[in-house]
Amino acid sequence: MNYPPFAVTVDIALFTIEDDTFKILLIERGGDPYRGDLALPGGFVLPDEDLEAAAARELEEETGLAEGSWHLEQLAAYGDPARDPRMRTVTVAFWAITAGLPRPRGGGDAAAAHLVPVDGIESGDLRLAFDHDRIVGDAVKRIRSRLETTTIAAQFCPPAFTVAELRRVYETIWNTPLDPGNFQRFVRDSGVFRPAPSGGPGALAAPSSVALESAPSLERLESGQEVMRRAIDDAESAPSSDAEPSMDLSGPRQQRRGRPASRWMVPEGRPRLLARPLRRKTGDP
Amino acid sequence: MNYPPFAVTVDIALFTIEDDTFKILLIERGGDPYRGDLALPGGFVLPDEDLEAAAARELEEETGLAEGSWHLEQLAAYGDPARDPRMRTVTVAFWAITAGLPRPRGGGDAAAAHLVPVDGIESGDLRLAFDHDRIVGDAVKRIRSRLETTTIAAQFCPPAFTVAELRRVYETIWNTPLDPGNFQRFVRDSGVFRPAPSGGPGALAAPSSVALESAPSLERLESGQEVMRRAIDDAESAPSSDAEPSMDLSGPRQQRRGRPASRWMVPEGRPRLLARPLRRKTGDP
DNA sequence: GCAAAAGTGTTCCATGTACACCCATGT
DNA sequence: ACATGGGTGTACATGGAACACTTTTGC
Repeated sequence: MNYPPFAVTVDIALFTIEDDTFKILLIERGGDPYRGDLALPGGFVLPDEDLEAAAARELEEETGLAEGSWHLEQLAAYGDPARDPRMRTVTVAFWAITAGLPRPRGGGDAAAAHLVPVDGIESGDLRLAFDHDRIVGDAVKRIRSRLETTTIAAQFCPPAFTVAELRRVYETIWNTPLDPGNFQRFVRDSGVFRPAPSGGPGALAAPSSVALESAPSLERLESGQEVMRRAIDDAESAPSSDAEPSMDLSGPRQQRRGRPASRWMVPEGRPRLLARPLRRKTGDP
Repeated sequence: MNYPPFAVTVDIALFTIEDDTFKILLIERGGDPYRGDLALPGGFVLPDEDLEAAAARELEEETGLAEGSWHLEQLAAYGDPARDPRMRTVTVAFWAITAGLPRPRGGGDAAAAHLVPVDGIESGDLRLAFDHDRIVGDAVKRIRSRLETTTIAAQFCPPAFTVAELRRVYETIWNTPLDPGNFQRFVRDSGVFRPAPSGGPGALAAPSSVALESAPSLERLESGQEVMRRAIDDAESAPSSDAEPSMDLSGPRQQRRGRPASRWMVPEGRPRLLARPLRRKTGDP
């Protein structure tokens, strides 16, 4: 059978929060075209590899993170014939989020990895290689929207987190202040978040029979979220106890004052669908 | 540069409503594998073609519809290495909707085109070729969700439609009864639908300065919806006056009784974002 | 003591929901 | 006339927004 051959790649928009800032991992290109420009990490899909597996592999290679310490979901395919001057490519873009990144991996291919604030790209101040501006823009919109209906915001946090930490994630990504009182209720009453067993993150290896029980209805899952479910199931089988001691979210050292916060978690640390979405203000000036 | 070559295809899930039933266009396969099974229309992306252009081309070839008489949006990419036994393929799936289909085109490639009720596929009674069951399932979920936040439901109707016609679209696709009174208000107050100039569809070539004005904020557009916007802009330049006289939605002949309905339209026939989503009941038993 | 942050209670208002009711037409 | 469906009015419940207030800790 005769067909036009394509190169198929995956590109990953990996987001995290560092210093209360919404950031994305970008790689400085070492070769032409766009030499020296920033681009999304990514690479060719191998002949025997599923798309999501390729994205996970690239993610692991570029970040050194252990598989399962991120949340990964497909965004869309991009196939403008002019998107890569070298050859005809179609890229399948993914977005991913993680709680903390090790200092950008030194040495090797990914020598020039940077965590870059997202707003610089959104404002157009920083131009990326290829059509990656557009991909990042789409990914950011997708994540903002997913915050409304799922618990993925918790994936920006260590496995057990305080209500305020989680609220700061929403505020940072939506760039909107949220009422602490109402947010408190949202976490308490959503039916999805559960109080974490006390004793710090170390105590999380508790019997799973505790935090489990009533899963929210998955009826309204969309395509992308079905991908999510699979991602989660995969992650399920990966060990998480050997992970680094849950890097903190705010660089220098968060000034801890006030009442000591009780910690919360998503059952089994997996993203869930919210029964009722958490609305954000429409305005974003 | 050396890379594993892929075949890249597009597959289109084209939906319409016929006899108050939610249906999808499927093609009976003439060759192996899956000979005789039903499959989504689709084909190879040409070397110089954008993904969406390829989908539009296939759509036109398979249905004979004029470009611009449908709404087309990307769904996702599917690339399981085992999805096609013949070769390594990645397909970029699209979903599309249209108001009416000419009797499935006789003769030629698409000789064996069928309009099939969607529920047969959802229930698993009807299995499709390749991974097309999964694609259709994802597409249906996506459409159901898009009904909540956009005016795409109107794309299942002729350019000018009555409130009841539009309501029946929602009821058919969501499989839920809606309150006629509240739905009336939704159409009247949404700020997106406009009263159609009287005189039937022929009068639609009215000066666009009338129906235009305040577009709803596009801030919350998601990736897929940005694709939508582009699709709409393309359609904009295509003439629509030579289209067939707007096939009616219900086969035999809708029994017209009661007050003559006033007709409504989306400005310029383009899908819009709703300021407030139209919620559907969560239950769907 | 004072500041800062966690967490709770309460009020007010927008929006959705249910349903009664009127209206216009075809038979 | 009356059945049928279009279209309006209205009362009630719900859920979110705003904000006052209490509690607990660090300085």
